[in-house]
Amino acid sequence: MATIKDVAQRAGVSPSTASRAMHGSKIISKPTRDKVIKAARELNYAPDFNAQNLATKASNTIGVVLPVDHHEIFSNPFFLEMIRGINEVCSKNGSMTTLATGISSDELVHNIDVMIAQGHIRTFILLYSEKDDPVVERLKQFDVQYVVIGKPYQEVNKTSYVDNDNIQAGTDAAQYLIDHGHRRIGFLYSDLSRMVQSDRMLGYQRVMMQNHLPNIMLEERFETHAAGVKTLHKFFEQYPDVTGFVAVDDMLALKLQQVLHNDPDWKVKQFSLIGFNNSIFSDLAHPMLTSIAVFPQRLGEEAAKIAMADHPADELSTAVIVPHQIVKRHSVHQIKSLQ
Amino acid sequence: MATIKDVAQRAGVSPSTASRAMHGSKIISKPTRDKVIKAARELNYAPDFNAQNLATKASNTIGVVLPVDHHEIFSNPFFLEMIRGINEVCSKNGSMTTLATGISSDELVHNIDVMIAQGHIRTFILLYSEKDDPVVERLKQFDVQYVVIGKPYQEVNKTSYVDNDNIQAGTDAAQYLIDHGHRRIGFLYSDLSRMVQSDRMLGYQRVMMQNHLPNIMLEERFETHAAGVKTLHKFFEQYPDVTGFVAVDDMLALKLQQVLHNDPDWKVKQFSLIGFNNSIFSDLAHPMLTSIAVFPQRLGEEAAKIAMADHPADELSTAVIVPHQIVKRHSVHQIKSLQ
DNA sequence: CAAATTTATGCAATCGCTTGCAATAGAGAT
DNA sequence: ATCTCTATTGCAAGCGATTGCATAAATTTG
Repeated sequence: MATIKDVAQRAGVSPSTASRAMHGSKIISKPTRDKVIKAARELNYAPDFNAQNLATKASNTIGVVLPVDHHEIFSNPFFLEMIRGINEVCSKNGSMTTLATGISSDELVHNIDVMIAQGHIRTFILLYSEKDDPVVERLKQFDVQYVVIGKPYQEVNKTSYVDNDNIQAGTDAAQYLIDHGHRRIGFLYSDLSRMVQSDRMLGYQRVMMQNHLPNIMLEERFETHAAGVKTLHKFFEQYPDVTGFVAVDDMLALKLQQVLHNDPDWKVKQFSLIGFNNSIFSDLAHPMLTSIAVFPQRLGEEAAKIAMADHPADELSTAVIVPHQIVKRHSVHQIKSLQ
Repeated sequence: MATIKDVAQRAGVSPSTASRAMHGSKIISKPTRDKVIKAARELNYAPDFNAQNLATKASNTIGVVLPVDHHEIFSNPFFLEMIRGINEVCSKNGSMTTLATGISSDELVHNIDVMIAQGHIRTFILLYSEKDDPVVERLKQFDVQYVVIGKPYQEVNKTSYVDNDNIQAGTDAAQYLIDHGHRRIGFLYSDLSRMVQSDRMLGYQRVMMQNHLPNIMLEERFETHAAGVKTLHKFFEQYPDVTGFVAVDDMLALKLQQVLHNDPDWKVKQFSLIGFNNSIFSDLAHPMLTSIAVFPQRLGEEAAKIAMADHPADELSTAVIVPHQIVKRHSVHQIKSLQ
């Protein structure tokens, strides 16, 4: 591999000049700069990553933290797309992306400790946001920069994050059903301790209230198909006139669809469904799910942009909201209002 | 951050001694070694990654190459699990994992060029295997070590890889249906130019031949539900007595299931289905899919192990086959043989 | 034309760590 | 007691970049 000395020699200058030339320093004359650049190109030169970082003491790699394995969460295609987004902007900026994972919370924290101690991570990006996350604690403790994707649970004002406006998204989803004539709309969720879910629910509740419609909650209990059927039977006993559902994500919507479609009585009723994330699950469903797209790749990109900017210690934190967008497919039907 | 000098000073030795002590060099006396280690621990010392790599000229990071975005492929949870596996063994070995992605093939190759030129990647791991992959060409050209996950398309003997025995898996899947009394079994695929698919098909064909049963192929044409219905109508016209399907992966199986279940005539027939990968899609289906698990995380781990071992230039390549395992759920039914 | 600037370059130190080789000390041999 | 030989340890030179400061060349100025 060509070093800066090779470049310098070929251009007939000293290494320092070469370095400056390649960094576009103003004090190098145009002709030499050109010579150097030409030489560099000819030698296919790229600065040695380690040497550069060592010399500048400013590391250029972004640490991406994956959540501890929680099968359900983890099989979500979401993550990969965020990672892609992050890596996309990083490589464009000559940075690297490196990963932190762990089987258990302890292991993850330990891995992060090591990464911090090795001192070559500029900023961490957490692909998730969790209550009382030990990783966040560690990061704060060592005063390492980080950006979270999702809404922070604590010190919201002090931490930089990228997120969708999930409340608004919840509102939009419910409103969409209302616009299609639905009046009794169920909200399907699985875990309200997760902010995504509770926010979307809040959004749902907001429109429902504004329209003087009742909140109708349905907690996912679909471990098995039979369990799902049972849950729904109970549900419909209590709320017989529900015509549509807002499901807190596509996967849940698909699950719900599966049980609804397997009971002839329910099937004929053609319940309307709307999900979130616009993932592969939306396409897999039949009818295909109308879904709120949230652009995970974009979330990743924005997070990376924040991570790569210079953040003086006293700077205020940054929050970026990535817009969502409803993707209309075939799971929402117009109905004649029942009222 | 503590440097090696700090450690040395605290232990009352020179940096070189400290270095050697921490690497477990034999020529350092036990007492000094202990002193040094103690000091290091007290200072929470970890060697600076960049400095270390610079000094040893032996880079310790593994480059993980993601395939160029091809939505279908990409939304497969598979990848994340492989990445996890890789990272798991890397961090245990004090290595880092870094990613290479690209919107287009050109961009991906360019990114890899840069990574190579920066000279700090020990080995690349390709998470996919493709015919005439420009990435592979580049890697060979620059004589960079790499491991592929999946079966290499060229120079199989010369390249290290990790894969499942997909032929055997195909055989096992078909055999399982045969064991349950099925005699007319369809094989559902989408793209035979992909080795995974063609291998699984080969396996299927093998058992079918051995049992003097006909090969019955069905190419996925399910862009829309209507298209799927049409395709299947044609199919059943030609093969009215098919009772089960081997689908080349879970997602395809789920798609097939969706269209089969939405036609009353088909639904009553209770076709048996078996898929591959045992992904989230298997669980989402109803009835849940019997599926061949292939252990992506394990694939990643094995790939990482190979990648981290020392490979003298003239060494033979390594190939590791990760076993698969049938996961029995509810999508395969026993039937009275028709023969 | 000499002096004072301005402009461009190169020298050498530094980042933190590793490692070949020289230096030291202690033990054993004669 | 002197000499050899090991067993340990430290010195100093890199690894490949960046950067403050000195220096040389070119230009302007008095």
